[in-house]
Amino acid sequence: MSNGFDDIPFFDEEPAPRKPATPAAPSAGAPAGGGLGIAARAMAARDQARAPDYLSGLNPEQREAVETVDGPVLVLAGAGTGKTRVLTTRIAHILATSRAFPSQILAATFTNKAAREMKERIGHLVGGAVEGMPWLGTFHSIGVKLLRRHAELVGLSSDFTILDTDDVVRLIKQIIQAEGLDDKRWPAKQFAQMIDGWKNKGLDPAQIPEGDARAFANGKGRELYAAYQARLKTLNACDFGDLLLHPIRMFKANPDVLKEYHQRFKYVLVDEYQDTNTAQYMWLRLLAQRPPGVPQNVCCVGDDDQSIYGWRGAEVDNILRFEKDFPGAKVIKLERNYRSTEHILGTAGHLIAHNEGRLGKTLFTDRVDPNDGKVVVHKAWDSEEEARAVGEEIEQLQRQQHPLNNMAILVRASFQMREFEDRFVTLGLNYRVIGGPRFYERLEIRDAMAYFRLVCQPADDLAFERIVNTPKRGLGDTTIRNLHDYARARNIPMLAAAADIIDTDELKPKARKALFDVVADFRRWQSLLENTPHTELAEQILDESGYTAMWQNDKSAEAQGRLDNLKELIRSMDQEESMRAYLERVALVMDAEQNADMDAVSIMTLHSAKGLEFETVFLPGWEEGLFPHQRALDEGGRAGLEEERRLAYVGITRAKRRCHIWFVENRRIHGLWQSTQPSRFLEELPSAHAEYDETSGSFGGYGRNPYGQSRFDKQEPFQNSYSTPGWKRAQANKTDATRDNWGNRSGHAVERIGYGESGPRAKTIDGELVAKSKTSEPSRFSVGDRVFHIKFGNGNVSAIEGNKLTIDFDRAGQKRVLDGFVELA
DNA sequence: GTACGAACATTTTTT
DNA sequence: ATGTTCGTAC
Repeated sequence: MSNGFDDIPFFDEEPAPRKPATPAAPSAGAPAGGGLGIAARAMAARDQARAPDYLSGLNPEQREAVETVDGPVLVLAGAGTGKTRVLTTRIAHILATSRAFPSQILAATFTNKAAREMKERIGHLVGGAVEGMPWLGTFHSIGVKLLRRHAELVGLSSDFTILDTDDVVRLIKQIIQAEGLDDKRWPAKQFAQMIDGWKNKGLDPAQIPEGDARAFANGKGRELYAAYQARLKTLNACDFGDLLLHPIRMFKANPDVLKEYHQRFKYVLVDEYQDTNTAQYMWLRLLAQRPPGVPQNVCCVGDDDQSIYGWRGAEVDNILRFEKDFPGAKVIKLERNYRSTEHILGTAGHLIAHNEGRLGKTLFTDRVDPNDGKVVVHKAWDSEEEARAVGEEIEQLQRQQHPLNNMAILVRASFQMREFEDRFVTLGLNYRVIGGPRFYERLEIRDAMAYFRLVCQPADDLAFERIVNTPKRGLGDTTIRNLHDYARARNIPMLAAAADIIDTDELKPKARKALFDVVADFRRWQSLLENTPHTELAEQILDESGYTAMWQNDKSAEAQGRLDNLKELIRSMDQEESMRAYLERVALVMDAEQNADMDAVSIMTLHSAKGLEFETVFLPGWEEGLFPHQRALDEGGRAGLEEERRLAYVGITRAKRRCHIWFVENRRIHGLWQSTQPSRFLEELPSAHAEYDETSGSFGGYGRNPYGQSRFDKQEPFQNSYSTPGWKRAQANKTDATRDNWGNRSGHAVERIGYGESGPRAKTIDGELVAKSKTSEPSRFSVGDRVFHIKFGNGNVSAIEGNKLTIDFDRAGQKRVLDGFVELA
């Protein structure tokens, strides 16, 4: 197979001559600040050598991306092509050539992790810490910084609170109830997601589509959204979306302020551009676009093939239209891969080529080693066997001295994890799950944080409501509602209302006493805020409030863990100057470090694997309906399929040396055993780089598996993705709904989705339709029949519901299965 | 205020 | 099937 290398310049080609960098003195008006040291150090480093060391070791394309600092640049950086290196070196280069002070560079990333990593690496390049890069951070943290400076321009005061999703949902619930709506019929969580979606698109209540507005609460969607925004304003609070939208509003309404930032930011950089949503895009354009004639020094780095966040508002289109937004843009492709073997790249490249909406890159490597194995596809009977076989493979690698840290299992959906965890527990194999519930999302942490928030921020009603009766103080719903009404009527925060109401006789003596104590506690803590070390105060708050005691008295299994978490929380506060500073950081940094010391296999979703790499990668669950996920198909249509394919591409390209893909023939979905079809993506792998493991699958010889080893043989190199065997099969199944996956009798309607533009979307997970057709076709079994099941052996039918049978198996006990899986014994 | 049972949903996740 | 969330009854 052609590797497509022909039109790509060779590595050792002489780099194109570049004009020597002309150091220009930073403009006089440049803000001084702590960054000068870095610039000075960088310049010193530069003077020592002719070709600065930071440029050595870059390939020509990388070097071009680093050195093309003037004018708009789009760097299309494929997986493993040194994207972060380019970005950080580019910043180092700008600093070293004195084009700008650190404080004049705006660099936006998506995650805190990415920001941290960049800061570190720039520090290495330039020598020393990078405190002087105040505008390197996530979109949100930069947004906060802007807002704290100009809060009054959007009607907030600069000490506004940042609400997380949990707070938002509780707030919305209150609003829904206040509107007299049934909060059961109109779930707050759902509406929170809708608002989030609107904010991702940069829409104010007035701007949301009429249809969207009608979709919620009998057409009250718009009204509720506006009420929510009004409530945020009175609370002096922002949700995550506002951290982007308020700056946008602020800049639009105050061109003079925008101009100030235009003058400040000489260079703008954006990481992971393919993941930006519309709001972030608007934000970037406001800050980066300049009037005609003024240089636009903007550099976006991304990979359209790794865009996997469309479902949360990311617009691949942003990257596709970069050249239109920034005329004269230079597009630089990085295609030389430093991570993976040629087989891995060949497999991933062939797969992703089935996508239509892409700019088109082909990764290559010249580190070819004949010992490198192909990507291997394995079959297993069910997910249990899948986990068992993966476990064996891991143990074997372990015996060959491969550290577990170099291996990862990347799943499509988190429910797949458990089977692996179970297996690894029995094997005594260390593993770590990445991306589970976060430290700061834990109940006890959120409670403790609510105490701290309320001390620092007495107007934080959400924090107040969260902890006023935690631990239990006898302040129930009635008291809270009273207090709430009292506060709303006087337009004061609830803590203040509590202070007032205890002087009245509106409450029963018991509640009054309890509330009096709470108010007194908070008064005391507030008075200590300035002069007590904040970690000490934090401990004091938790003890005096009775919160620690609450968990000490709790005899449930997790109580000790919660106390440990609280200790950890106090310990982590050390890193910040004050309690306020700590709260600020935590609001934006929701991740906590994992202990990297242990040698362990990583288990995570494909989404959280983006940006990581491992020697060996296991990709289980490549079955239709799971991967590509049925819901992505149902809801996203063709675009959804392509995003799933990109996800597959991300998965494969995580692997450096070895990549094992698995599919199972049977999987339990919602408690029912279903037979599955191999993922269509398997059909899209090239036989030159991927092979089928003929030995896999202990039931491999059983009957009529149509997907034997010949699967890769009839590989037509390139086709429209909708004429692949997988697609054809899907089409065939769509009309021929009478044959189930085993090719036997009718009655097992398996309808495959049409994800073209037209036609109604049918539910297509095998079994759904089957279940629905129960009235039309009586089961061919009856209660008491002796039957045989391939996995569970012999048993007796004890109940029948349509096509679902409940069977008491001799060995396996009672199971519910679809009748297509059993034969009369 | 707690305990139990019914109803419900079950792709992916950051800030 | 299974876990979680919510409401009711004690």
